[in-house]
Amino acid sequence: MSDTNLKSLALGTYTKLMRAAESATNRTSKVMTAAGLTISQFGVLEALYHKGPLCQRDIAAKILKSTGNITLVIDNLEKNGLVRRERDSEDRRFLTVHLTEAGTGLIAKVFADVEAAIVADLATLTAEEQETLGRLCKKLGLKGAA
Amino acid sequence: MSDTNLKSLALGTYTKLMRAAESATNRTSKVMTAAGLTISQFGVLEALYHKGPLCQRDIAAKILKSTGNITLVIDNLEKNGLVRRERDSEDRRFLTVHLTEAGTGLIAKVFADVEAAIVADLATLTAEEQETLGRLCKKLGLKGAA
DNA sequence: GGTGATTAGTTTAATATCAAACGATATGAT
DNA sequence: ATCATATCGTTTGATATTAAACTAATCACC
Repeated sequence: MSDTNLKSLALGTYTKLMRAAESATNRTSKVMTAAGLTISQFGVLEALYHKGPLCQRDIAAKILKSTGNITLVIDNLEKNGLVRRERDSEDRRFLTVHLTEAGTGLIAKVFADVEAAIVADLATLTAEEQETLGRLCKKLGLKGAA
Repeated sequence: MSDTNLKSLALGTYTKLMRAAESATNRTSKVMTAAGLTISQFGVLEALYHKGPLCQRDIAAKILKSTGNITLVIDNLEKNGLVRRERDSEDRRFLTVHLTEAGTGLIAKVFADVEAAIVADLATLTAEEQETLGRLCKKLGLKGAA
């Protein structure tokens, strides 16, 4: 294949990948905003829901955002009564973030809805196609980790 | 396949798709920020570069952002001397946005660099794999258009 | 024990982003 | 001609996001 064709193939593939990711994101984020959560807020609640109480640094690492950003997101979640901060008595630099009862109830429901949206979305592809897509995406994504 | 397995396959595929898109975005956005452009600014310049002068509404539609957002992005591009606004004499509601000479020079260079980054990135996959990935992504993305 | 480096979290300044309200302009129906 | 409606762009208020400067607390090493 010529360089020109390789280039246009790569650019086309990239565009399609981006569009697919964007359209999938659109559908899941609709579920989140319908529940009054931003994408980041959902990410924080989901991390706490599946990993238990975490300090802000760990939350930032989990959802790939800066610690400064997490400060604000937790502020807003705290205002809405979904999480609470607790100063660690061992090492007073740490704030451990806990889900409140309201937070647990909300994320349980919204997470299930988001999962359902994803499953419905991916149902466009057969199981075999999903496996292939996953394998190729993984190969591509791995490069980023390096 | 059981419902449980279908679900975990779909969720895993979704995660991999998101990670691949994110890692590809990270690499292209590095090129843009290195040139002093935000992703949105790049999007606006690229639209003008390939489509010629456009009104703000069309730019918003092209890069899938709100018109309110475009107002700010154009403000910043104008401050940096990369674009200029021109009031349409036919219909004075419209502002046509033009690339300046500096803007044209910058986007030509940055666009080429971004393309090169994408091509390098996608080179992780063979031509056949790229075609398969593109086909599956397109199938998935199309659902969003509906 | 004290000092220097490190770490956790906050704050600040800049940009992004949307939805909704708004102002100016144009169009259409009567 | 006039008034209602629609359209383009701006503004506003809220949240997101980062990088960088900063504070508070801890740790490591001598």
